[in-house]
Parts: sequence; structure tokens; C-alpha cells
Amino acid sequence: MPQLSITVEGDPRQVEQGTTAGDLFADDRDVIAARRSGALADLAAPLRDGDVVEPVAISSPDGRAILRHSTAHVMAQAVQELFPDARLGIGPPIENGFYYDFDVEAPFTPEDLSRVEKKMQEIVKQGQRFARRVVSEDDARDELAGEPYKLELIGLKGGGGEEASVEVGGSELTIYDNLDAKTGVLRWKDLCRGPHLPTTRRIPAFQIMRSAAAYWRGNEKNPMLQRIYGTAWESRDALKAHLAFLAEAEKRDHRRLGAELDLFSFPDELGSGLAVFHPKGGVIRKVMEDYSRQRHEEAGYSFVNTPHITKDTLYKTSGHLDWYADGMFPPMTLEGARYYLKPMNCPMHNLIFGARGRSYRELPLRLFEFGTVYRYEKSGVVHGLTRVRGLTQDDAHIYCTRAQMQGELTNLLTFVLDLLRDYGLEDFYLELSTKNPEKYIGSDDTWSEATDALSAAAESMGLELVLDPGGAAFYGPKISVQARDAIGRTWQLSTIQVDLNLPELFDLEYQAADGTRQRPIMIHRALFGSVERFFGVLTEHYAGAFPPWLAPVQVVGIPITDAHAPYLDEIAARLRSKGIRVEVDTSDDRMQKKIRTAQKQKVPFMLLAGDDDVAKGAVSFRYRNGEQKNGVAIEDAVAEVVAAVRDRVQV
RNA sequence: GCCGCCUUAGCUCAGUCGGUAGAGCGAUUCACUCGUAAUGAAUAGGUCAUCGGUUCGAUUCCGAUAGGCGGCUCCA
Repeated sequence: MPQLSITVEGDPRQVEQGTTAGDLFADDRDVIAARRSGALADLAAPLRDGDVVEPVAISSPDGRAILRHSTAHVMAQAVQELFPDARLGIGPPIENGFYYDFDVEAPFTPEDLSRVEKKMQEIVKQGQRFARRVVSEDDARDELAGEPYKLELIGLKGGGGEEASVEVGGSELTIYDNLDAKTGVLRWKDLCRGPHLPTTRRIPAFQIMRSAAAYWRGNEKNPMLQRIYGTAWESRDALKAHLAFLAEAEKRDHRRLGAELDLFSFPDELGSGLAVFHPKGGVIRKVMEDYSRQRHEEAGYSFVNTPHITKDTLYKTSGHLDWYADGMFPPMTLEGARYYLKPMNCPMHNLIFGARGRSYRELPLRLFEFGTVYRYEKSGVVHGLTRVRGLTQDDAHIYCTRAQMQGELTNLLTFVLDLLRDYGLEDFYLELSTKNPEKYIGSDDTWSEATDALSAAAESMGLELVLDPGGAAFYGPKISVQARDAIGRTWQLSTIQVDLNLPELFDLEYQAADGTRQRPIMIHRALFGSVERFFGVLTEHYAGAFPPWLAPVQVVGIPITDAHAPYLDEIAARLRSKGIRVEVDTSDDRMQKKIRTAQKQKVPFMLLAGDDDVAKGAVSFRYRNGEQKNGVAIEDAVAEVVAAVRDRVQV
């Protein structure tokens, strides 16, 4: 027998021709695929001379993706057995699960989904084998003649981008056959790059989650397919843990906490996407805004104010009406003019810049405003505080020279990261959105100059940027902060945009040292992004247990009996004089109930006082985590609370 | 905007096979005065989202509208 020289987990080995990765790792049930000289491969794939082979465990990121992809196949097979007319779209693994799209006569009902899940369990039990087969393009077209969407993907091979990568992303076209465990008879097949589990029996735990509609290839002009989402895990326990995580996440949903903690609401009377902030939410907002103003003042910003409505001429000049008219509330016509609610602040700031002649000595000129804007978001996208129709941006526009641009950008990135740290946000990444070829103004040169400036600034600070091709606004590229909510959906918070085009449209100029007139560069930036969205993300980040500096009520005084209330009132007065938000619970609930109430309201500090404390001139702490500290001198108690608020620590 | 689902008291939810409704929490009042997550009792609170249709009769069936939820598309 000819021998192959291979490397297995770093060790050189000689094996017979025809040996598979499955043979090498046959003892380890956790291994479901292999990495063969860098590329993922089925366990059944024969090894080649010189291969470097690593096992892929089912619980590894690659292993989970393969498991989920295979489970998606099982789901598609189940759907086609139950609904023979269902045509296949695509079915990739995604974070925490997978989906598969189907073209069916009628949307799936909940009963349909349970039937599909049952059928899937049968297929898993049968242990059908996933068998890879290379096919020519002509053969693939023949075999898949009844699957129009698959045929379209074959046509896209090489040029289909992300969306088709799971099906036709490899160097050759492959079909995976599902073969009966005993007879080897073909049970089902799918155009697929693979790799897959060896058999369906190797799927330890899965669950169908929900169905929803999705446009074919993500384009709303295409037909709408029915998508079924599922999840699959390496063990029943891992699945259980995931479901528990989702249940936990539901409890920290800002929409739910907003009602429970009396922070904000969305009265039907106002209309969709229009929030009112209640006193407790209002306090948090005020603290956020006060601190923001303070930081902007320190960073050399000037404060401006602009109105909420304007004649259409402004947005004709800026070009926004060309690109975003659909996203604006319709105009009000009066005195022969059309007035719009403002959807962004930049053009108004440009008017301030252009109100008089500007000298290079004034630059960089940084104009800041909490600007409230209104956008007609489509009804289906409105979502709690994270996607609203009326929002307030911590918006500023920096007008500077080319020479100043780089410095301004690095300052801004520092400013942004500082701010996120102040709010304890860590689960985010930075994204670089580049020119959309269908939607931009200006020259390619200005775009590459602006884009290079952004990447250079990030690079100089050692920050990694995730690329978002075509994601820019029409006037310039941007770096944005993408943060996650409780269930992992990402939301754009901060943005920094370099704009060499609007200064042109508004004919903005400054006089340079040499007496010439120059065009300034404009940087658009918002650190919270929208105060509402930041508030929502923050609420989920803290699960409603805001750190003391943000907590609407920082301290609750709880008397053991009514007799101790005046004692706590005095302490509360001392705290209040130091700027602490404190309440004494004088309701006729029992002390235990008051603790429970304060606990449920997630108040950072409870101060209890009974006879013992009064006698000692002390007070007893109870913290949110249930810990307590008794007999603390009033002086020390006040100091502890004041310090926690001042230092913006979480407790 | 598109597809599906949903809307009963402030909140969470029962319920009426078509004969106009009930619980817990919350609120109010009274009693209790208590040492680290729920004291007891009483009271108030609903045009069953809105409008229209079918019907002797609609909260219940049908339709439209509004609002919400999950996705998709979009997000200056």
C-alpha cells in the first residue's frame, strides 16, 4: 500500500492511502469534522500526501457552525417531505443557530412548525449519512431543475458574494446526498459547499425557534420567502443554557424595564415611535445630558441651538431631499413654502458657520447641540427606544482645515472610547462604512481622502475596524460604534463622519493666513448617537441596575418602624444637600416589604435605621446584591454614597 | 413598507362553544409598628384597542384602521 506523510495535531505520521480524518479521530465522538491543510473538510474526506490535519470539535465555533448547517439541511429535508411543493432558498448557519428559506404557497403555521420539528427528530434518529459529491455545472443544473433558486445560485457562482457562499462558495460545485443508514438509498440532496456532520445522528440537540418572511437574496423587489429559524447545540445542556439565556435576556429588555422601573412609555395617543420620559427616566437623561455638556465644554465645543422645522430649500441645498425624502415626515405648506420637520442638524450648523466670514484662527470650530430630529421610520422597523421617530442627537459639526483633520479625528476617537468607558459599555466594535456606489456625491478622490483619514486615525490608535462596504451616508464615510442589546442585536451608537462634500454644497469658506479663501473640512459626529437609543442600550447593559451616578433614586431610607422615619429624614436631608437623590419610604408597608420594593426598583443603596442605629448615631446599609453592613456612622455612610456617585462606579 | 402573530383593569394574565367579565400584583382606605425580598382586611378600577359589517343580541364571528411583537428591507 502506498503511504502518505501527514501531520496530525503537530505530529508527523505515515498512514495508508485512503485513510480519512474520520479514521484518525475515530475514538473521539466530539470530533465531527477536520481542518485539512487549513480548510474545513468532512471526516469522510480522504487525506492527501502532505496534509496537516486538525480535529474540529462539535463545541468549537467551527464545529457548531457545521452542526447548525447540517441541522438546517435536516430541516429542509423535513419541510420538503411534509410540503413537497416547497422550493429551497438558502440555509446557512448563523450566530446561535441557523435558518432555511422556503418558497411555499402559504406561510408556516405554528402547527406546521411542530410537525417539521417532529419530522426532523425522525430524520436525526435514522442516522442518515451526509455524502459529498462533486458535480459539473451542467449536471448540477440537471439535478436541480426543480429548484429555481438553486439554479440562480449556480449562475452566481464566483460572483454571488456573501449570500451564496454556503451553497456555491467552494472551488468546485458539490452536492450533499443524505443516504439511508442501512440501505444507502438517496433520501434527499442539496447543493452545498459543506462540510457536514458524518450522519444526522450526530445532532445532539436542536429546536425550531420561529418563522418569519424574508426577501430572496435580501432584496425587497424579489419574492418573499418563508424563513424558519432554529438553533442547535453540542449537548442538551448547551441548548438548555441557550434557552435560559434567552429567557434571562427577555427580563433585561429595555422596553420591559422601561415600564417596570417607570422610566418611559410610548402613549398610543402620540403615535408609533414617539416616547415620553417619566420622571425617573427623565433624571437619567438629565444626568447623561449634563455630563455630556460638561465634557463637550471641556473639549472646546461651542453650544448652539437650531429650530425643529425649516423650509425645504435647506434640504434641497444639502441634497437630503434627493436621498431621504421618503424618510422625512411630509411637509406642511404655508405662505407658499413647504416646511419640513428637521431630520438632521448638519445643514443648520452649516448656516451658522456661514453666517459671517470665518478666519483660519477660529478653526477648528466645533458646534454642538442636543438636536431633536424627526424621521419617518417605516412602521415595521420602529423598536422601543432603539429605533424611534423622534430622537435627540448629541450632535456636533467640526469645521477644520485639512491639516487639522487628522488630529481632530484621533481626539474624537479618544473622546468616544472615554465616553463608552464612563458608561461601562464594553460589548461593541468599530465599523468603517465606505462609499455606496449607488448613493454618493462628490469625486472619488475626496472619498478616498476622507476614508483614508478615518482608517489612519483608527490605525494610529491601534483600533481595529470592521469593514461595512457601501454603508456610508451620501456625503462621506464614517466610523461607527456598534453595540449589542440583550439578545445580541447590534445598534449603531456613536458615529464620526468625514465630509468634504457638504462644505462645497453650502459654499463654506474661511480666510487662510495667506489671505486666500479655503474650503473647510466638516466632521459630523454624535457620541451617544441618539440619546434615546443610548438610553435603551444602557438600560439593557445594566439590566436596569444603573450605577449610582445614573440611578434615578440613589438611596432609599427604610425605617424599621414609623418612629425611625424622622431620624432617616435628617440623614436624607444631609445626603440631599450633597446632591444625592434620596427618598425615605414612609408608606405603611412593613420593613421587609420596603426592602423588597427598593430591591425590585434596583435602588443602589438602602439605608435602614431602627433603635440600635438611632442609639449609636448610625445607619445600616443594604446593597443591591443583598449584602449588608450594620452600624455605620452617619458621617461614613454619607461619604460612601457620595464617593460612589462621584467616582461613577458600579456597585 | 413587506410576511406572520398579537391587543380583556395601571401591570401580568384567566374567561365567555355569541346572551356586555374574573384573579394576582399595583392603587386607595383602615388596622398592625415589625431588624434585611411580600402583615391582614376592605374599596375603587374595564364601552373587552378603535370604527364598520353579520346577528334578535358581538368582547367573542368577518373586515378596515391604530398600536404592539418576531423577522426581512431600510436607517442621513
